[in-house]
Amino acid sequence: MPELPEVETICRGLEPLLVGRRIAGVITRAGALRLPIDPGLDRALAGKVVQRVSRRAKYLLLDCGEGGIVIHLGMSGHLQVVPRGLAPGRHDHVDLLLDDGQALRFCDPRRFGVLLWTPHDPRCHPLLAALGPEPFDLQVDGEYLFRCSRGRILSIKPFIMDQRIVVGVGNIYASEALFRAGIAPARAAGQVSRARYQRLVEAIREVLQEAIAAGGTTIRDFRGETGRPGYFARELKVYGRDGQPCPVCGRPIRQMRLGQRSTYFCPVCQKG
DNA sequence: AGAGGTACCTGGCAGC
DNA sequence: TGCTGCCAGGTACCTC
Repeated sequence: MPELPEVETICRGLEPLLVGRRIAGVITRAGALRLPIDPGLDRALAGKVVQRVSRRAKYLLLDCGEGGIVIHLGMSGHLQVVPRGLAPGRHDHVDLLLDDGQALRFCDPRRFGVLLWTPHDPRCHPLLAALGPEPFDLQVDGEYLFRCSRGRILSIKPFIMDQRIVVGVGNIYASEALFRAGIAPARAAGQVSRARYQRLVEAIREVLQEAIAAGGTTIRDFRGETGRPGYFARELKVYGRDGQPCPVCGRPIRQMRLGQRSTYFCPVCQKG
């Protein structure tokens, strides 16, 4: 489900609800998500105070001073703050009980998500070690992507979705950014010019920023920390619009598969 | 090393 | 109605 803007939306929403809250206990209802849930989670977390809520790539990090929690929402994960006693649904796998009568509830129907305790700074967790820079980092510019891509025959769409190159760009925003930059998604990454990479970096930042401002994209089930949907879906120019007219030239948007992922593009506007 | 495929898991929907 | 097959916002691991 979530790409960078959705995780950022949840991060900003959770921050005021969690910072300063003491964790009174943990209820675990599933043994494993994508990775096993530590059976000692309750012991590790009880009494800890959430000091900081932050995001790195598509990971949400709860820093508790001595240790912290690393969360990834996978494809279908939700985090909501609910009243402690609210009856859990079938896929509500973990509740972090808070000292104010609420609970942070992790729901993930497909169980591709991750929720881990680490006794160290969550930013130093091995899961985060190989991640590339954030798309808003100054080091990510046209020159950077141009250099990373030399010699690569991989299509540019999976290339910019590679979290080792740059983080946060998932399947929706990859199609959208390539459309805005006028680059055909199947183009070999190594054959795209420096100038087009510059446009692409600008397009990635633009689309991510606009999506954050809209509270993320709800296609089928994304919800923020209060259950509110994101409103960026109406701004999508190509994603999910197979057969509909291109908003620029009017010719039909086409769909193809790249790296087993649905990809949407305008064959007229996207060339280089 | 890089590219491409598969696996993880459940739910929703189209088509028969 | 009920079955089958395909699709879904992600990532890790396998093989070639």
